[in-house]
Parts: sequence; structure tokens; C-alpha cells
Amino acid sequence: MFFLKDLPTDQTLGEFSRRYPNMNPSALKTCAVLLRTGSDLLTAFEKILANHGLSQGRFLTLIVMNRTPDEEVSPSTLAEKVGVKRATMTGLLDGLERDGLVERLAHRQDRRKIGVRLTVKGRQVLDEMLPDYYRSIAKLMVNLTEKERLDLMSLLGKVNRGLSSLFKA
Amino acid sequence: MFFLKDLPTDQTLGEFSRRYPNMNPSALKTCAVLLRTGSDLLTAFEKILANHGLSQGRFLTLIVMNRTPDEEVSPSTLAEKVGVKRATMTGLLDGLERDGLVERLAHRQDRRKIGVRLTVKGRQVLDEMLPDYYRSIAKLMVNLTEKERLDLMSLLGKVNRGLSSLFKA
DNA sequence: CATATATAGTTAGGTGGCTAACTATAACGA
DNA sequence: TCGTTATAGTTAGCCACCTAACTATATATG
Repeated sequence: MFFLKDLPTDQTLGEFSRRYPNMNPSALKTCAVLLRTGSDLLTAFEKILANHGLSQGRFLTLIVMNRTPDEEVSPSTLAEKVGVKRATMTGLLDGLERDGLVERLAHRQDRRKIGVRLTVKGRQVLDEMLPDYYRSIAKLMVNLTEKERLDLMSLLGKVNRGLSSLFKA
Repeated sequence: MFFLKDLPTDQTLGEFSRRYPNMNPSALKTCAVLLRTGSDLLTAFEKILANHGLSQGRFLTLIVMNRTPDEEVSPSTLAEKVGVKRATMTGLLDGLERDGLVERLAHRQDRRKIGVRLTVKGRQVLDEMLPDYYRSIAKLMVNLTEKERLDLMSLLGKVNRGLSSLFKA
């Protein structure tokens, strides 16, 4: 859940912009549609992943490891790339290890560190589910031409720039 | 966390599209950027809300009640509009009631039902935080012209249509 | 009118985020 | 070299989401 299922009507937006002078109706509406779409998108993916016994966090962890399937990665690096805290990664790895999809290995030099690697089973699960996943993504975007996809990314880039300036000022 | 912090490079995308023929690089990339932006946006809002002792779920619940501040709303209706399960709404209302922002009232005719209403304190909290919240949203979107906002919403609409067709087929 | 069905809300139990604090190890500096 | 500081990973405890099942009440039907 990122945002209201029931987006405000233009009438509600109008009322609120009178009640709260700072409120910019088109900014709010755009923002709401963006969050709503992201939310629906994520929910759809989670359904697909659930069919293969994965959650978004677990899946992303596997995907990152699948970029370099023959190398060991540290939990910290994984956490950083997936975008979760180290503590959260511990939990994700616990689950993935329990299901036999990854293994933790001791580090040779530095005894604080460990290495994480996809197991054969982990690779199998990915190879089984990824075609399904990628097919869904292609289907999802089928209504957008190549140009529209670029436009969308560029507009999202502008939102992103707004985001970074929000925390500097 | 909705998607990788570390988005795949074009090189990684190319490798994967060879490994998995179903994979459409521009679709995946667009999707990733969309989820990433949504994720960052939500995180930003959650920081603002946390300054006022609210979470996204609690905030949205209040916002929906603030549309009709003088009417009682049922938990089910709230759940539906916010986009969470009834069970989740019970938890959100427990928290909001504990903090004195909403109150539960018995229903006159039907003893299964209850009505929920903003308290005076609830309204105060909203009136205090909303200007801040709306100012942030306006700032966030400042890099997009009115036309670009419409374009963005229309492109997101196309993604949404893809989403609904995904589950019919 | 009695029983089956539907509805409203809650409870219980699981998952996956978070922060803060802890343990162990390594590295640095007086 | 010994104490401080930094780093890696984990643990503990909180919150918000989910599903499934439960309680109570209302409604519809034979």
C-alpha cells in the first residue's frame, strides 16, 4: 500500500485547495497517480513472485546475486544494492538459506566477514521463474511505444530531481 | 523498498536479454525506474509524516475521514478507500484511537457496525501537518510543467491498462 | 420460526521492513 | 603494544501489512 485506492476527485481537490492554500492540485494529483501506479505494479509482481515462493525482497536479493553467479557477495553489499538495511538482509538471507537457495560461507582472511552465494537450487528457481517474470513485464509495457517509454523515464527523472532538492533545501 | 537501489546497467540488461529471450530491456528498465521512483517518493513522504507521528497508513486513514469531517465512516469503507484489508484497518484505528485522533462510536440500528470519526485533536493534527505536506508535494513537482504532469499521468494510465490486461489474459 | 447464509469487525499468527544495541574482529595511533 | 575507533554481521523489539479463522449480528429462505 503506497497510496489511496480511492484517489481524490477533482472536486475534492478543489475544495482542499481552498482550505489549504499551499496545495497545488495538479502536483498532488500527479503524485497520487504515480504512487498508486507504483503500488499496483508492486502488488502485481508480488503475486507473480508468490507463485514461486518468493517475496520482493528475497527475489531482489537473488537477482543481484545472479548478476555475478560465480562470485561470493557480502551481506552488506547485497543490502546496499537491494536497498535495505543490513539487519533486514540478515533476515532475508535466513529465509533464503532455510529454503536452500543461497549459502553462507566463511571468509578466508577476515573473520568478521562472510560470503553469500547462490546454490544450484537457487539458480534453478531463478531460471524457472524469470521467463514468467520477464514475460509479464513485457506484457505490462506493451501499450507504450519505445519513445513513450523514454518519455516516461525522463519525466520520472524530473520527479527524482525534485526529490533530491526537497532534502537539500 | 519496492525495487533495487542499484538499477541494472545497460550492459547487464544486454547480457540478461541474451540469457532470457523473453526479456525486453526497455520494458524492464522503464518498470525498474518507475518502481524505484515510487519507492523513493514514498520514503520521502514517510519521513515528513514521521515528523508528525504518523505513518502512511494512519495518514491516509485520516485524510479520507477529513473529506467528510462531520460524517461517521465504517471501518470497512475506510479499508476499501485506503486500499488495505479490514484486518489492517482494525490495527490502524487501534493506533489512531490510542493517540486520540479518531473515535469509534456504536451504530444505532445495526449492532455489527461501528462508526469512526475524527476527533478535534485529529483535525488539529491534520491542519498542522497538511500545509507542510502540500508544500513538499508542490516542491517535488516543480520541475514539471502542467503539460508534463498531464503527459506523465497519461503514460502512467497506459501502464495501468497493461496491468489490468495482465490479469485477464 | 428455524436454519443457513451473509456481513462487520476483530483476533491470531506470519512476513518483511525499521532502529538501536550488541558481539566479534580488524585497524589505527599515541 | 595497548586502547580506541571502525567495520561486519546479528539480535531484539517495534510497526504495518497480509491471510485465515473466529464472534456476533442481521437477513433470507424452506
